Amino acid sequence: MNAHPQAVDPRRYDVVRLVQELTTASLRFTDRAGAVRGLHRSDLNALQALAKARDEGRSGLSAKQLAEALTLSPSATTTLLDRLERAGHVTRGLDADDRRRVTISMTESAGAEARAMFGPLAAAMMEMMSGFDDEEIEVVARFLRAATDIVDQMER
Amino acid sequence: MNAHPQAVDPRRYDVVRLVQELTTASLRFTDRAGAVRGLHRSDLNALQALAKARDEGRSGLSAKQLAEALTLSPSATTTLLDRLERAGHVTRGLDADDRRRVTISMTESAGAEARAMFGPLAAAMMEMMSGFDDEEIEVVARFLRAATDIVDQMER
DNA sequence: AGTTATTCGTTCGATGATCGAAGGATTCCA
DNA sequence: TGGAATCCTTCGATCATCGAACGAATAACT
Repeated sequence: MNAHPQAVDPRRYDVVRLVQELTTASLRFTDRAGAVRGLHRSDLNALQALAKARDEGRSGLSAKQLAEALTLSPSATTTLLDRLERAGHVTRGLDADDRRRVTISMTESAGAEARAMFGPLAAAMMEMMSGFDDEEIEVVARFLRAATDIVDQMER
Repeated sequence: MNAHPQAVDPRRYDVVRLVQELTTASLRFTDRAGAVRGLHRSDLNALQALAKARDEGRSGLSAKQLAEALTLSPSATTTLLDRLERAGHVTRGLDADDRRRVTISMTESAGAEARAMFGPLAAAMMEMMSGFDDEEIEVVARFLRAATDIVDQMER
């Protein structure tokens, strides 16, 4: 049921495909940019999670939190942290409150790598957006927020 | 040089972050949906490349084309095709023109899997877009095309 | 307080995706 | 026709990830 309540608007369906193309293009870009620096997907995901945590005010994440954010097993997370620590992108600190926990923090070098990877892309996007007026940008932002919400909700 | 030609417009910078959030959310969703079906990223990428080829009229891709699309070594591609063939999602055919080539085609079961994975997401997106009028959808489409172009160009 | 249960991170052995090198088959070119 | 290039596969090795088990630290229960 509910298969074809009415004919699908082709323009809107195009947008669905465009979203998919954007995400796969971004995926390819990220993989490539990371590979050049010896970082694979999980490493990038971890750094991004740490960066997000930092931007939201938290000083660092525990290994467990990271494992959950990455949907990674505890043992895999240990290996990943060994890797990132060896590369100098992350430090392991002891949690004062709970001494079972290990607090993970990004180093400055990780931030520099991130900027080197994504800075040019962000700059190009900013320039591209000069072709949109403020009202249009607002529409785009509204769409992106709504689309992200939907994808996130499908996730559970 | 060229660090701050002028102050960055915060609204536009927000959009950059929103794009990133959308892509990472989509990535998580895809990984999860695939894992449930025993498909990992490379398998999904391969099926998507095949679907795209089919939608563009090409009957199938050669193993080499697939390897390039996935940035995968020839040997890894062989293994991947073994896997997909064993799962019944793909068939290997001989190319009539060049008998070195192996022509890869999606099976009907692969299409069914794809619909099961992405159909509900697409439906939710379509419904979400009813909150946008035609003119706004056109703006969004223009933005998505431009953003994808940029990401693709950064890729080289 | 003391004992038990839970949580956290790590280590260990195993699995599997991917890689590079080498090889057989086919096609291109001179 | 013969040599070079292309295509896919096989083989051995590497590395990320997993599950199970462990020691340390905390929480819960009595």
